[in-house]
Amino acid sequence: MSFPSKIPVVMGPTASGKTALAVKIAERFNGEVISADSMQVYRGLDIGTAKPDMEERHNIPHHLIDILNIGESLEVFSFVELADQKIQEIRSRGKLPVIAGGTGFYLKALLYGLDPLPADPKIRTELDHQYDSKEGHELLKKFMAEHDPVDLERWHNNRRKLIRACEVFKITGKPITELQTIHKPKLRFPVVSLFLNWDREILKSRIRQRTVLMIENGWIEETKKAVAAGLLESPTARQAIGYNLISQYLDGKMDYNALIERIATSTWQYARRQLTWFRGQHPEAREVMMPYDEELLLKELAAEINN
RNA sequence: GGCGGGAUAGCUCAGUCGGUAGAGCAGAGGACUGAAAAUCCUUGUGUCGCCAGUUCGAUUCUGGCUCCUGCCA
Repeated sequence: MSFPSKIPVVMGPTASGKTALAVKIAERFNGEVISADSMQVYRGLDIGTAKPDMEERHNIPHHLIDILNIGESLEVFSFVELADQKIQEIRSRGKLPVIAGGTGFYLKALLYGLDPLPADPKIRTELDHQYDSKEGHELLKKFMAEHDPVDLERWHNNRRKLIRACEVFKITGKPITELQTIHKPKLRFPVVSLFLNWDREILKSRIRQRTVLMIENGWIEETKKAVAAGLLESPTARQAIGYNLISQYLDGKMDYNALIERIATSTWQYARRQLTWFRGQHPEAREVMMPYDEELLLKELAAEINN
């Protein structure tokens, strides 16, 4: 087999079958999977984040899964560094990296890169506290209105954007809009990028069915453990869909049907945001309407990867 | 059976001292350069339960009916 030049990338909304396809690709092309998923990085969040099962992980090495404790966080920038590293490692073993995931921001940053703007967690934390008080909030807005009105206008009331813009300005003395230079993104390395899509109603029902299945497979027990480990107080992991709702259910705040309903609803809302992202941010990706003949897809890939 | 309360957007409800109505949630569309399963933006015409009366005009007042619901029997 000739040395593959393009890296397969599998993206798509939650419950679209990315994991299964990535494993198939890895099996066929002597590969290893790199996960681009902001929640599968956490140890202890297994069922609820739909991690690949033990068999899949036994057959094919998976990377960037189970690398953090509940209380830790990972930033995009660090994700890209780690993923780059993994790509090198896998290639040096003569194997093919297969990237798969649903975290659009991670995928885009990995494929297209980020401007190397500075960051300072300490400053950011201070700004974050400041934002919480009414006067501080007004002050931040005034500050940015003065130094980068374009950016302020662009992001309306987006807390994160305002804080990051302030952070960058405090460090560099320059507006973030001026420092951002990647406007027409170019791929950092050649890829064969697939965007798995489904008919909307079918995806909805897949999400619903999977929600029930995950609960039946022990998601509630998993939540109890994660909560005991501090999930609800964690900075990032707490944002994973479902866990919060399950803990409310355990507190008697809703019944079983309401729980299923609410998890399925927020999962669908998440899927919609993902769809918007992939449509708008990944011009390199080829849309594959599912279900799609797997053997055919693998054959197509074989051709694409090598030229 | 008696006495109340209710019937308004897919759901939960607000409101109109009579001039045909609005929030939250859901739904839809979009954004996204260091928390992204996050964060943010845009988007609300529905026989205001049915029938009749009063009125220039009723979803709003009056009467009747239907259906929910609470208490008492």
